[in-house]
Amino acid sequence: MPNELVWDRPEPPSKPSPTPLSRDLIVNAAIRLADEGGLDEVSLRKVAAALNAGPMRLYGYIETKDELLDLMVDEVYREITPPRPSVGWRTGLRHVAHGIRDAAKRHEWFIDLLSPRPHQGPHSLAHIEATLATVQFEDIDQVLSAVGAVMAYVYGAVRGEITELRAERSTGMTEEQWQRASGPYMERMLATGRFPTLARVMYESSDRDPAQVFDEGLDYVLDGIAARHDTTRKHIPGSKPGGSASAPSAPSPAPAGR
Amino acid sequence: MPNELVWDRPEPPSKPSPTPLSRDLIVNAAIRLADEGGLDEVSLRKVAAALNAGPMRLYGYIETKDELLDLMVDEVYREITPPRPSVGWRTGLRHVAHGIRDAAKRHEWFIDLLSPRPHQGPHSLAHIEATLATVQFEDIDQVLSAVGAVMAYVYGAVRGEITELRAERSTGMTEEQWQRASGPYMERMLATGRFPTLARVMYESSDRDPAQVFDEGLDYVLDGIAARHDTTRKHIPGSKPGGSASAPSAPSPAPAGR
DNA sequence: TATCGCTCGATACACTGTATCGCTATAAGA
DNA sequence: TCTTATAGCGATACAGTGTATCGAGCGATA
Repeated sequence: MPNELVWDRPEPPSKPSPTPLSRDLIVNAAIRLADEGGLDEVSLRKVAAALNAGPMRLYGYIETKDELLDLMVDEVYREITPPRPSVGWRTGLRHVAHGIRDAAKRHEWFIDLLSPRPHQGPHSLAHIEATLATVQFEDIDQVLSAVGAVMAYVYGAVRGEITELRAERSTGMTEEQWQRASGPYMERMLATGRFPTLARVMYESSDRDPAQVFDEGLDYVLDGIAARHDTTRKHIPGSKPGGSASAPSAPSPAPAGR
Repeated sequence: MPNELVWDRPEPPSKPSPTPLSRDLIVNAAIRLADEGGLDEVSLRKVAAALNAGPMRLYGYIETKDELLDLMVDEVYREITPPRPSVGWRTGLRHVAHGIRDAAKRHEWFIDLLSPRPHQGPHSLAHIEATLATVQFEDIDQVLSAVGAVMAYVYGAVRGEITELRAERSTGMTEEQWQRASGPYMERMLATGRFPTLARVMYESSDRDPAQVFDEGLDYVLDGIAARHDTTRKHIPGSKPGGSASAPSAPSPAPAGR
């Protein structure tokens, strides 16, 4: 039958791409794609294509796409240097906060993947271990509470920054421009007079350095924690640990410079 | 030809479903689907099917799927009762925090849609207007900073709760069970001894009421704000907004990696 | 009654994640 | 060296997704 076509077979199927391949190669390729074109660019077909492989090949190294995403998250955690254990809780938590924020700025997709699933990868665990270890309150519940609050704030703040950043990019304007010019829609809304405070915010607020705003919010949280759990207060002068406060038997909160 | 099939045409195309349809109907149908089966259940085909309509019909009322998602978010904002303007910033912000948390508990998909895009719907704007209005610091930047920090915390905390809740549901275990039994994986990890603090958290921490934990974290933030901006302090006794208390003008000591 | 316009939705397209399974290139056995 | 078993690869297929296109049918107007 198709014998006559035998001669122009497109290629000897031998070896157009016998690249060895490995989990790390796959994860790194996926990260590169995500960094360049966003999470949408990470499809099994595209990742495979970037490695000169067919889509199904990946399933030899990866169970499902979600697993790939988990691995990407853990890889980012790997690049975040954990706090050294001796630095004291406040410095430690601040370090962690900045580490995550910086990582999220490098990999804008990071924050999108953080939420869906709890991170159980080895580097994630190491990072959270180091984080917890810097907070040496005597009551473990206090530790959890403090770290949890800081992480919640960091997560929300970073998410907000990234969201805003994307919005600016998609409209091609800075946020200030956007708020003042944003289509006729926003102006019409504000012109109704139903949102006076909002209008004041838009027109009167100075657009401050995002990093500074982030730190200010972070300080709120840290101050709040200090006021309740820490005996070696730093930012809030004169306030005493409210009545029921903990006993000062903390092991060694010593600031331990660096 | 197919003339003989004419007799069992599925329907006279006249009017199997001339339901009037409207944006609200569509949005409500989508919300119902999302409440029952999660965001995955919200596809244009399924929403349309729930309204006895073809998928393309929706495009008469909606520009794109993202617009539908925006409308869903705004609809949820509508059910959140805004704070009354007179209540004072602390009560007001706490009210807002609980309002969002409760809404996110009613509609688990809500938090997933909050992030991606800034909310510009009328109810979203009304809600944020009311929120800002309760915080009457003299400096508008202080207002923004305070509200922003609280919202960031709320967002992160709620996201964490929902994530945890889903994880529990998918494994069919409570978090405590999950942490202690979670597959052999977690146990093996903890058994390595590389995560002593984490292990302590898992085994020694009491699993507290989530609402209480949420409030505790919220109080950290509110206390921190009060310490800096409010003259009518409530929770932290004795501390004055003394000039020197303000943010560390020196850009954080940054223990930076190395 | 004839025509216009509009609204509807069937069809199609490009894309997704993944199950199935035949092919092929290699390793083992005789 | 020749044959056979094994394993990995990836073409194909399937059920979805959001949306562009466009022909068909209806109601209202001339």
